[in-house]
This record gives sequence, C-alpha cells and structure tokens, in this order.
Amino acid sequence: MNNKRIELLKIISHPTRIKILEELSRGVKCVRDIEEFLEVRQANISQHLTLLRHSRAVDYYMDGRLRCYFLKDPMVPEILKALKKNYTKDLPAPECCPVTKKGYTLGKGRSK
Amino acid sequence: MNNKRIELLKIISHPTRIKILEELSRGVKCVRDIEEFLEVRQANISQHLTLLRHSRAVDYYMDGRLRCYFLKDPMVPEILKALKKNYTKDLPAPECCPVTKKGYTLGKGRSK
DNA sequence: TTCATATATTCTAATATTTGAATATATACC
DNA sequence: GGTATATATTCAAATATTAGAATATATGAA
Repeated sequence: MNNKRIELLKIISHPTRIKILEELSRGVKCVRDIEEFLEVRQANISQHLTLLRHSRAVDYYMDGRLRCYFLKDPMVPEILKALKKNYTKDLPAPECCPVTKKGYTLGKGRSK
Repeated sequence: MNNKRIELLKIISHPTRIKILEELSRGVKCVRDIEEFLEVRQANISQHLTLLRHSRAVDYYMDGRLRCYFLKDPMVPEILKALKKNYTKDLPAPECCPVTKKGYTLGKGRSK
C-alpha cells in the first residue's frame, strides 16, 4: 500500500480539516468563506490549509487578494463519501474461528 | 459529520494498522499470523490491535490460547477500497475563480 | 502444579501534532 | 507612497502518538 496515500489519509483525519474539505466539495471557497462557517480563527484555518496544500489534497487559484481553494486529490471525495455513508450494521462475523475450526467464545474485549 | 467516524479514520491512518486491516480483510487471523507477515514485534502488534479494538474497527474470537481477529466496522473496507483505487488524474479544476468571476493566476503553492 | 505458548499491558523516551499569539507578506485602492 | 484587506508564517507550549523494553496474564498440556 502506497505510504503517501496513508499520509494523506492521516492528514484528512481531523475534524476541522474534514469540515473544510466537505465545504470545498460543495464548491470553490476562499479563506474568508471558510472562516465564516467555521468557528476557528483565520490563522488556524490557514495552518490547516497549508497542511492540505502540502499533502496535495487541495489547490487554489489566486485572484487578487483572494485565494480560492478547491479539491484536487481524487481520493478525498471517496473518503468523504465513505465517512458519510449510513452504515446500519457491523460486518458479518465469521461462522467460527477458522484457525482451529473448533467452537469459540466471543471476545470479551468488545465492550471496552 | 460524526466525530467518532473521524476518530476511527485517524486510528486507521497508520501504515502498520493499514497492513493489519488489509490482512484481516482477506480473512480472520490470529496474532501470530499477523506477526508472521509483518516485520513488527508482537508487543507492538498487540498495541495496534488494542487501538483497533477500542475504536471498534475489529473484534475477535477466542479459541483457547488464540485470539482470532476479524473486521467489524463496515467503514473499514470502504476506506481500504478508496486507498487502493488507482487514481489516474486530479479532480478537474474549476474554470475560473468563482468568487470574483474574473481571470485568475494559478496558485504558486502547488509545487511545495 | 508446572511449563510453554499466545497475547496484552505498563512504563518510558522520542517524536509529532495542535493551537494561540504575534507577526509577516501580498495586493488593491486611494 | 500609505493604508486596509486577505492570507500565511513563525514560535512556543500543551498534548498526543509511537515504539521498545520489560513484564504480566491466560490457557492448554504434561
């Protein structure tokens, strides 16, 4: 598995950055637009955008004083989709322990 | 967006844990199986499995001395799929800066 | 009960991430 | 030029993550 992809995934995995990416998935936005709907200070948003830029998740157009950000990496929408999906139940558990083919007891760790 | 999902995404985003999850996506495995194909010590694998258990990404069956781990959270395979997908090009960039509807220059930050 | 096997936990040091505060830069407009 | 606006950078402190080492626990077998 490509390590760059995993790094990008890690970068994505932050509440503020997810919000930024979701907003960008609805269309191009400049930093002030992002400031408006997030309760986060400008400098911090800029820090997050810098991370997203460096990991090539986003890119931007400059128009005069504005930087208009947009999504660039095609994995990002896929990840957002997977995050938003409504999962109704757990994956089916295997019939029995396939290693020993014998009976089993359920893991106790599941409630922790 | 559900914060638990984002936390899980962050937990997933680690090279060793991705490898473990990929292996589990091929079928149930006990810890020793995982040790065999990863060049990581048992204690460390156990630490990663503990994280994955606590975030409910995986669960396990006990069979005597063996703990047979399997995938539990349905988002995990979706994320693995998104990671493995062969993305051939970037998302299409917007025609022009939609904020000002004027001409634009491309961001210089893209090469950093 | 004792031993070996399978796995987990605890502790710790190194490192990375996160945020706020302050400051810097770049551009448009006067 | 000077000023206001839009955004980025730097620094530092708080916090979180990571991996290794040592040790603990649980189970099955003898």
